[in-house]
Amino acid sequence: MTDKYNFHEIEKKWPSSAKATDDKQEYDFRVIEKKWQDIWQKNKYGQSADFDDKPKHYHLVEFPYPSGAGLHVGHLMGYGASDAYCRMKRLQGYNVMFPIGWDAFGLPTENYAIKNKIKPQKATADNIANFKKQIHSLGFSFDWKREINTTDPEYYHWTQWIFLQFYKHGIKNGKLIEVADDDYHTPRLAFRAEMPVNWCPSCKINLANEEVVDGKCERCGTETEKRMQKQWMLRITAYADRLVDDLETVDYLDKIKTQQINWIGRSTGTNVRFEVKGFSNTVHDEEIEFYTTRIDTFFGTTFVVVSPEHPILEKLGYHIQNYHEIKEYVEVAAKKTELERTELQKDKTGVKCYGVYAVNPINGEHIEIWVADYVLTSYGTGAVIGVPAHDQRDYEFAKKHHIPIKQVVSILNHKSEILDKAIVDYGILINSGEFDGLSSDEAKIKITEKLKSIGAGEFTTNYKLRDWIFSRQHYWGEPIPIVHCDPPTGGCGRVPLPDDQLPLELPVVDNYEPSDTGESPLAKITDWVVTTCPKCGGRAERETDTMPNWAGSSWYYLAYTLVKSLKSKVKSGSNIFTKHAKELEYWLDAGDAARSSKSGGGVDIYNGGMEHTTLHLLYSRFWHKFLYDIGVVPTLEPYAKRIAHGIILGPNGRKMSKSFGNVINPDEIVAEFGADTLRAYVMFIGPYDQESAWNMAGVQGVYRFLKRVWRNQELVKENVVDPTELLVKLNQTITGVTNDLENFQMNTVVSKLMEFNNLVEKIGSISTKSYEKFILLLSPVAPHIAEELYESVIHSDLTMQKWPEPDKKYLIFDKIEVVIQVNGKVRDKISVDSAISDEEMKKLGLGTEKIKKILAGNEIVKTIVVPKKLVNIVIK
RNA sequence: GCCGCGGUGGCGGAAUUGGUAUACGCGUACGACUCAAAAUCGUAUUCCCUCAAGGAAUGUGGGUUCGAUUCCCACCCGCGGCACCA
Repeated sequence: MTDKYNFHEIEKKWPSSAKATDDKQEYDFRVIEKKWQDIWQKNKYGQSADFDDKPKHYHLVEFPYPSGAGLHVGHLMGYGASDAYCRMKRLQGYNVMFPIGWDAFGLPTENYAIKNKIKPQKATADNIANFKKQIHSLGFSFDWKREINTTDPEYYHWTQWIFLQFYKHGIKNGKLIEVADDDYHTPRLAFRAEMPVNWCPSCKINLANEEVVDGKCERCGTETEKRMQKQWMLRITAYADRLVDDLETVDYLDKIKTQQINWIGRSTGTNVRFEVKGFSNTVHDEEIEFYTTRIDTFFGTTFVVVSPEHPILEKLGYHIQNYHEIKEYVEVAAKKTELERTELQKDKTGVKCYGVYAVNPINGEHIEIWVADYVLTSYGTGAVIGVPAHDQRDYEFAKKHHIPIKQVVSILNHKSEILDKAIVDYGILINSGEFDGLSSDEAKIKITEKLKSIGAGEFTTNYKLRDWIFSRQHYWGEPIPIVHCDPPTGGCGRVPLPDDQLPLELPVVDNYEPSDTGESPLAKITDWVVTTCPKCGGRAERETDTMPNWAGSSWYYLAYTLVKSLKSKVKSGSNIFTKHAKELEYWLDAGDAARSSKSGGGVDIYNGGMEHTTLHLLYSRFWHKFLYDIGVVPTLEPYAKRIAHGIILGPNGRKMSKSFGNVINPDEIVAEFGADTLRAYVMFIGPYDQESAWNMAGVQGVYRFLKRVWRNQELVKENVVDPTELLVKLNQTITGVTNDLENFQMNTVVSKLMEFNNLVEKIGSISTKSYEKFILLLSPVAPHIAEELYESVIHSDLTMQKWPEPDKKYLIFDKIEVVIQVNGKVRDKISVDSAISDEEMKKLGLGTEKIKKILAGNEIVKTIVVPKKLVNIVIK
């Protein structure tokens, strides 16, 4: 058995006749598609105007990273559906902006450049050229006038500008304020910190927490190491509450909202402080703070645990009798990788601190203090109270180390379903002094209030979300526009570059190799690094770290509306955002309907993959909210609606990958079957938001469908009167296709078109008028063939037409079919007048031959009539 | 462990304010065209039953209902997210 997919088997099934033929009657997609792609390009189809009488629709797809591998079929899932949607919207009379650009900074390009000794700028340009060619060959109607590239200095000028805004703003008393250059106390939103960073020894890069999965580098799978390093950070945690709460104002798939909520991981609980005492009476004024979500179990505390990194240990020092042992344990813990300390560790190791104890503030009990590495420094206060009776981990720890277990909440019998669910899950307090008899929920409030009254605790909110490590030690990213002016020359400290020195361009280099020391390749370019301080004019050095590739993509949806000014200089002291406030207001406001409801506004629809929900989507929401706070964007949220598409697996049902040999190259499918077939197939492949496996036979099926559509132009007759059956189906198809497109139910869009085409074949003719509507419905998913047929049969330009509206006349029927059931089983069907009364239905239902036969000799218990639908006769 | 989503023919999948289950596509079988094949067209195709009649079936077992793929309870399986998060 091997995972390799046998490609010869697929090839055998590909038709050898799917080649251009001399016969002009044949469906020759090669000629047709080239023709229309050129026409669309020439006519600038897809280009949108800023401001228009028409209603606007801003439709965003994730801009691609221009890799060397080119466009893959996954891109088609997103771009194909969105292109179809936009084509419909244009026909419906919308001013549609459907832009595209290049998210071109990033490690693969840098690695490629190192390996092949070419400049990343050159590699990027080459890859973009290839992507453009591919996109052109698929007939996507992007607005090329708005093309952007994150690696253009004109673009990253503003990425740097936004970074400097983060640097220049901070939080004081819970409010966002401008921070003076010499203010070293107010926490800035962009700040430097000595951080334990996730170092990937293979990529030679520090990763954000979000980029570490199971202790491994998300990109290459190498186990990461913890290192201490000075890093630029963005204070995303200051926005945690709003990032959770404002999800209520946006229309995202529920699972996306859930993922973001889980990721931010907000929990409310209680902080409680214990005084620390030593048996020798020499310990004074020391305390440990704990965080718990279960303060209702507080009286069950039989021990407390601090993390190995907790500062209290050093403070207590040799007041702890076995301090040597503790230090040893701390050292061992430090050597463990993240993986060993979390995933793999089942055994709860720990050491008791002898000679010291903690005092429970609520009842004065003396509590033993332990150090254990199952407690993490990075969450809460880095210390937990141990309540073994009501926490699985505490229980395991207590069992292993023979610590007493004390039950303080009686779990109620689960059968008493009448009780409130919260009480069933928790219980009623016992052995808890004055709090006995309270429910867990009540006790949480009362106990915290009590702690507050004695100054030992209060309610607190905690988040799993950490601040965003924003530095990368790489070449191919935006330089961080900060200068370090250190003594002896000046000593101005960190100095942001003034606006007129932006953009700070990447220097041209010969060597992009990162170093093992973790320094950026830029650090080696002395000419560039050494500069003058913008403040004092003395010698200073540039920051050599660059930004992560999430930076440029955090505001690109704004850039599309600002392209006019990306190329031209903006007056010093101003910025492109305020300069183009009108454009931003026009494109980002989600429309009147949204404005009147509780909406955060933003891009009308944002379509992309599920893999970006906790990184890109969260980061860009954070940036947007910050930009809103400093008054440069008009909406609270960047994206009013977010949808996501599933991934396409290889023909063997596994993730497409070179090593499995199951990668489908869109260029090959286009060459063999054409862009329309490929696009329609990808829409037809399965439910839009689920994963689906590629299937060559399915491609064939769609190809056959288009060939039949092509052939059926012969059935179009100018003077024929369509039978009612066809008109009914046509109008049902108009309704169905419109609804399905609106809801991104792409697979049924295609099947409904197939159904209609099948009926046309069965009837053998179709009027020009009906045919025209069908072709319009087809045009979003197969635009080239639709244009060609429209031109040759209707003699007009499809893109100038209007999207068809259903004629209600054909959706209401004279005759309807009524189902007759006996005991819930279908026994007969009758065709009746649609104005039929319930009484008549009952009479007719009881009277048919078949039913009479079944009813003979049986007693009718009752008869149920569903108006205009069915009759159910219950017998015996 | 917690949270979320799903399980329908030989296969991918339609259809849920409870009312004709299996649309559409693939595959398969037979037939037409052809010297022949491919392509194309026609017919059939959930299963059981020779046909008809009939019966059974939407992961499993219960329940509510005249009627359940749809609602409720329990369970099994698969997928995704979070996870020594206190």
